[in-house]
Amino acid sequence: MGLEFDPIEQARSNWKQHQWGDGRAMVAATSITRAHQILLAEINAALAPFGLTFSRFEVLALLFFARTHALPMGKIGDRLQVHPTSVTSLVNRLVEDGLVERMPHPTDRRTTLVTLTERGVNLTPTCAAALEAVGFGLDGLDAAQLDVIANTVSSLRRATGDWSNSE
Amino acid sequence: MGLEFDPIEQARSNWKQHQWGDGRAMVAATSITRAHQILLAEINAALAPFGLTFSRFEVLALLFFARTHALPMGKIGDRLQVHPTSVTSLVNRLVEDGLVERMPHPTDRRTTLVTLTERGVNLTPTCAAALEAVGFGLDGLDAAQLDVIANTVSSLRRATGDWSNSE
DNA sequence: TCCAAATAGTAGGAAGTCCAACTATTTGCC
DNA sequence: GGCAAATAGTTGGACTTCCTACTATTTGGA
Repeated sequence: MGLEFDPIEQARSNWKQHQWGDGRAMVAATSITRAHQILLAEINAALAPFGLTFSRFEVLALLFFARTHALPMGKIGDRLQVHPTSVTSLVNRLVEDGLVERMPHPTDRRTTLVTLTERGVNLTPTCAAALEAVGFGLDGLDAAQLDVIANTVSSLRRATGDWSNSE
Repeated sequence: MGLEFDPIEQARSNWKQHQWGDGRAMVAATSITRAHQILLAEINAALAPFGLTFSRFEVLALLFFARTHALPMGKIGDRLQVHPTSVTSLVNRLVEDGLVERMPHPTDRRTTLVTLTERGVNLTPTCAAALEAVGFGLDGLDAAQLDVIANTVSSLRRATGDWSNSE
């Protein structure tokens, strides 16, 4: 691409010039958007050889961490903080790929349990290693910077009442 | 949602316990993903009354800043750092809504110029004000934290060769 | 007991993102 | 001049995400 300047700084300058504000929040929001975009591209590239995406890997990892390698659909949505319908479509795809299975819940017939298959159990740590190998797309940052991100976002999440501390 | 703990810290703990790494990069990547998700929801809620989304607003703002309120499709993609096909679909939608128009480039017949309509010119600053009013979904953070985000992401972007400094 | 309300999950649809492939036009070098 | 290569956009498809609406099941209070 043919950019010789930083488009975000450019935007800040324009934002100020038109007196729409100091541009601080705009730049921060735009930065997060861009960071997300960069990360997703690198992470998904690292997972592509395994036929996975980041979202689908997150489901696998969550199941891997569960004692019996199984969780109800709803719990997956809660922990990953995505909409129930997103869980449905992710699980659909993982089932197609033979990495998880849907099973009835033993006592609650409303509930569907998602279980890792053997293939799923084997594949998950491999993918985790692949992600660590590319530093989750964040190789350009040092440990302190990674922690700063985690802490700042943690503030934001607490302020938004992310995991009902407040409720 | 029924979470009494921080799902990200939970993930870090699991990640370490299974010796997949220290979890630093994973937590940072997950945090950025979550921050993006929170922001997008708040920003889009603020823009919904105007029938806009953040992506489409970004196109309008970019055009507003341009001298003649017009830019070629490609330039929009470069500055917003999105794929040409994304520009096509965003502009399609903005044309439907009567906020921009496609015009032929005076000298290069390959190029399409996108121009703000009068409605577009009027709507854009209103939306900018609406976004400032909700602090771009970042009201939970103070000025220093906003700058920390901008600076850290800037490091990341520089490391990735975002705006061809290097090339 | 029994029926309303809450809970669990899915279907269909809209939005944004990307990629690969394709058309049209312009550039640039032989 | 002319043809290959680069550039500009679009189309069609895959993916994730959300929302609204719907079915099935369970809970809980009258």
